[in-house]
Amino acid sequence: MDLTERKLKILQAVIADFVRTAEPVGSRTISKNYELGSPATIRNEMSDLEEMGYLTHPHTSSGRVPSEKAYRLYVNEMMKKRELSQEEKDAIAKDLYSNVTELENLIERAAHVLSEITNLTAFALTPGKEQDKLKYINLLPVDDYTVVLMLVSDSGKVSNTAVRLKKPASEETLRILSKNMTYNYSGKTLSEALTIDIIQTLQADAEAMAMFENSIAPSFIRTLEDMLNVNLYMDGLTNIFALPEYNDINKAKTFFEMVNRKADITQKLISRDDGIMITIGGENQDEDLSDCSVITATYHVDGKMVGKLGVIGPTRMQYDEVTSVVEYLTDNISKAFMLTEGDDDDR
Amino acid sequence: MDLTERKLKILQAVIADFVRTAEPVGSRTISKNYELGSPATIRNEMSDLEEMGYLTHPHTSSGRVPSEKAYRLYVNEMMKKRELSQEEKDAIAKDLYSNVTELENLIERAAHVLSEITNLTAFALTPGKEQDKLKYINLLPVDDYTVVLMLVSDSGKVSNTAVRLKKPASEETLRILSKNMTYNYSGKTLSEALTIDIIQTLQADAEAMAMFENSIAPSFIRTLEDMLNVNLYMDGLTNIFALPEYNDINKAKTFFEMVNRKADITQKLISRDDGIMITIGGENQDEDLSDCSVITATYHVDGKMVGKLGVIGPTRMQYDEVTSVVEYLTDNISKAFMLTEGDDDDR
DNA sequence: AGTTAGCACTCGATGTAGATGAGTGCTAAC
DNA sequence: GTTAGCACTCATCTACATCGAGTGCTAACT
Repeated sequence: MDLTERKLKILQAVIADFVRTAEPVGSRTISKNYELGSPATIRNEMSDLEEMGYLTHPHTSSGRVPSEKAYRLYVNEMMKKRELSQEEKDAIAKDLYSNVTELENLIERAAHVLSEITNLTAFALTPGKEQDKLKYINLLPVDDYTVVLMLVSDSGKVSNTAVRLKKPASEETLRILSKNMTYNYSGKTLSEALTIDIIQTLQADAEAMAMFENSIAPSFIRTLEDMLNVNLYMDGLTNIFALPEYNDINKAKTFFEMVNRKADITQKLISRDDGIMITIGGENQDEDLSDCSVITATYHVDGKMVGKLGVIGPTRMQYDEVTSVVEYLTDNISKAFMLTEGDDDDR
Repeated sequence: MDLTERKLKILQAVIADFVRTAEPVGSRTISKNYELGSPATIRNEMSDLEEMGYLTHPHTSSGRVPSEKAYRLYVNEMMKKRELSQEEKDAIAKDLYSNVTELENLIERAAHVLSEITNLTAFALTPGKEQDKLKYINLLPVDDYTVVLMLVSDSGKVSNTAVRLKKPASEETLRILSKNMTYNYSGKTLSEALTIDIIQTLQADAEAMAMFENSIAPSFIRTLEDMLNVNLYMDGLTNIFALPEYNDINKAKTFFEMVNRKADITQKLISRDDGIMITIGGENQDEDLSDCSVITATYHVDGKMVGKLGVIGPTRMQYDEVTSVVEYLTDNISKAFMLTEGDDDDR
């Protein structure tokens, strides 16, 4: 079976309607609002589209809902970039630069503006020091329950953190872990390091693995973030309460619990590709994100990747608008960085 | 009518039951579980208690619910401090000090532990530099839409922030505002300054007032917080989803919106009295807090007030337990500060 | 005089049955 | 290939009966 012109139009119509109303879309509605044939025809086509996996059916006698596959098709093939009008751009820019004094502040503000425009939850990651690389990692025993975690970077930056252990660790375990961590992380940029999953490489030594997971990992991530000088801002968290998909208190709860794990989010954001990136529902690795879509964009300094900006919302979102706004904002931020370069190292 | 011994016991029983179950308490329940007389007797007493304002009646045929007045009486007169057992103390202390490396971290950790134990939302305010006082405040015009807000403290600390205005301001207005702010704030400690409501004193000049409110105030508060080095941590936000009083999605929404206004919360916390302080429902000034209770405690260095720790939850909370835990935690933090004094100025 | 048993009454919660209507799938005619 | 027509499905709404936890009041008891 083929995706004929008409099927595409119908699919697009269903998506448009569903994104607007959050209600399953029936054949009559489409027939009335678009010149695509009678309800019966539309029904036949919809039935085909369902067979092909683009639509689903909450129950026998209800309208159709787009599947993730449909959104993916829409984003890849059908969505045309929504150009922001000059007024919109001006309004955004005005909003973005009001009350902004330093760049850190601009990033925070961008998350705010983004959440206000999209009515979704927005986040922004401040620029990290990209160039520096990890050199080695060492765990030094202090007493039975305390070790010092030491990170050294190529540029000579050293960070020490004392870590309290849950169980005493043998020197042997510490040695294995130090060696393993150095092996896995050295030569990586600080932000790359955040994206590595070391657990697997430790399978061999259960004790070292347990220790890493329970005691070392949180301090390690925190220290890396600190060396990176990375900061995560979120805004518009309560926007989700306006969305019908979160009328269920449990959904809302899961969402907030997910969003509260800031370390996870930072890590996930950093590991996303450069440029505008859209992940839909199950394409997100995280279980808790499986009925959300995430759109992120990267802003740059000197052509290097440095920070991220994005939104998280239900799969039913205005992909075109959100994409445009996210892009416009990152462009603006990149521009702002260019203008003020050189005078942002004094805090 | 008098609060007889039995009335008190019944009231206490109603409170205890309601705190546990969140359901209105009937006379039979009390009669069965406590040796206080037959259901009929209890009913008579309850009726009296209702007349006196200690109990209310959601509807004719339901059990009784304690009023705020009842909680206040309970907290003031009936509550006996719940001594934590040594095991509990040890568990808390162990939890508190795990993964803690610097004091900033300890405060964050305290909020975490507190929220875990109480199953409520906890917050903690890091220590502010108490001693320093504001000396003068100046607003310097840069261009039509930009002014520089300058704060100078007694100790010579200076903070500048550029502020973008919504409307151009005349030099006259700036002069009035600078003078007024200096008049109101100079001589105050930084934290005192946060508690002052200057708006009233500006009634005379509508333009200055509007400018302050719309443009200056946010930067001003931010700068003060920065000079104070104050940081607000919150934890256990999602705990409220487990409480029946927040099954209503709108209640949950209001709660999160309130809690997200961090600047407000910081300000409110700083202005609370020293020592353990309990405010119940309507006793909280804030509209959005009117069906919450807030318990805070202060931790000290050198006997000076420096930081706050507390929880926020429904008026139906375990006042005795929460109070004990909050107190134990602040004691611990104060102690920790004493031990490490002198080596906490290197970040 | 205080306590208690008894009883009518209230009112939210729960359950059931029918009506409604939006929507489908299928068949047959166009 | 398109469309009208119709039987069927199923969530949602309404009305109504039932249940039961709880009260208030009265009268009897101690």
